[in-house]
Amino acid sequence: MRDEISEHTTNRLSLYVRFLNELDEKGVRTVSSSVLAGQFGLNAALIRKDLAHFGDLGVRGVGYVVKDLRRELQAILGLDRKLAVSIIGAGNLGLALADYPGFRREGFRIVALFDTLREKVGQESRTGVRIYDIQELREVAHREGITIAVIAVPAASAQQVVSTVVEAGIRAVLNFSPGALRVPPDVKLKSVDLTVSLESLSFYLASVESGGRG
Amino acid sequence: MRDEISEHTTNRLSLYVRFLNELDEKGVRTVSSSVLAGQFGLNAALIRKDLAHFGDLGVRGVGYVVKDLRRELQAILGLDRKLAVSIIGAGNLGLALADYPGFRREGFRIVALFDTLREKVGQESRTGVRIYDIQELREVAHREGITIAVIAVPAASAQQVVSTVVEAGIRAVLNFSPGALRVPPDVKLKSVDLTVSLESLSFYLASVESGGRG
DNA sequence: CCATGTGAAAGTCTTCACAGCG
DNA sequence: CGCTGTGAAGACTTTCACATGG
Repeated sequence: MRDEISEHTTNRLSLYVRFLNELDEKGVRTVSSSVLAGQFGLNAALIRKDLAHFGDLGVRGVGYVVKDLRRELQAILGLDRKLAVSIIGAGNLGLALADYPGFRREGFRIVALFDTLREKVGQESRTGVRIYDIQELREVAHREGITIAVIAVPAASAQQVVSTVVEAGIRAVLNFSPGALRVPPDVKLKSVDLTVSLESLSFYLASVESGGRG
Repeated sequence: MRDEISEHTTNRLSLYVRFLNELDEKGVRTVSSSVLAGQFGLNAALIRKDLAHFGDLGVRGVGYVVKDLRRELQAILGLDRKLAVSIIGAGNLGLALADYPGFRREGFRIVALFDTLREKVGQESRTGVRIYDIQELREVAHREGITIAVIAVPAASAQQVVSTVVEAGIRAVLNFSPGALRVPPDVKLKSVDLTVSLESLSFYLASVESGGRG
């Protein structure tokens, strides 16, 4: 893990892990870079480059041993530790994310929701994730060992919330609010902008109509 | 709109529009590329390049006229038409997306939810989006002029669902299911992989610990 | 022989630096 | 003068092509 790994690469590693899980369940023993490439519509050399960052994971003439590669990538991605995650904002989106089965399946533990509304605090999501007052964030985060926060609050309060999260000692934030957020350089902020995603489709449709392509 | 516009560029255009809306509300008349750059942590030249794709939108020595640039970008992104959107999958995530205020605010109309479960069909989301049987997709899509579908179903049914969507004549798809989906070349598929996003944070935390950076 | 690992080439995106124009 | 628009340079990412080794 010497040189700098790009986010493009790490995102693809996640995809590889998921597919390796499937292969392992099916009892497949080895897989080649070209099979992986076919699965994801990528170039085989790119996949080998991605994996070669982490040492000689493959076997020449054979490919990659599914179980070994899977274990290796899980360790690299830190998925061998059941990270504790909290969701800030118990609105529709926050509640949906708290109960999203994909997070659990990949080894995350959603341990708490936070909100400011009195009538929500003390309640639970459908799958039983408890809603705390945001003021309890620091304490609960410490107690539960929360290392990742997911922000699902309205744009107007997002900056305030992210600051609270950072003050509570959380260094990794997944943000679903629109708009720019500022975090210290030692905090990793990843934003998913739902509106931008939809608008890129709108652009595609507009440009198809006007004769471009998109 | 001659040469090919990259998705990086169109994604940023969405951000610019949102900020221009704010500026316009505040009564700001003009804005320079360096102010925009500061807002988003980007390089000013990049912003000028993004905008220059679409003609000479700026005024030398002055900057960009907020109202004009906003209108121009909205037209480019196709946001001047209130596109009709449907959500496939009335689970937690689908319902949350159907009621997500950000979509409406940016000019989209969420006109229908679709599901296969009898007990859901005929119900409505909190804000009153009706749930139809997926079998009605073609008819409702045609009647309501739906041009964008959002996929929020479990991974196992996603490929089947996306095929149904394409058969109904919808050419733009926003996918929230994990895993690779195949669509014809004239269909634009944009995927948001929630698990990959969380895992990139996990990688960051793991690499910080092991002395790298991430 | 076969598939990996990897320099070199190609392609893409961003930044620099400055000419051009209101 | 100030800020846009842009050619050229630089940085980053992907693909090619092949040497390497089980």
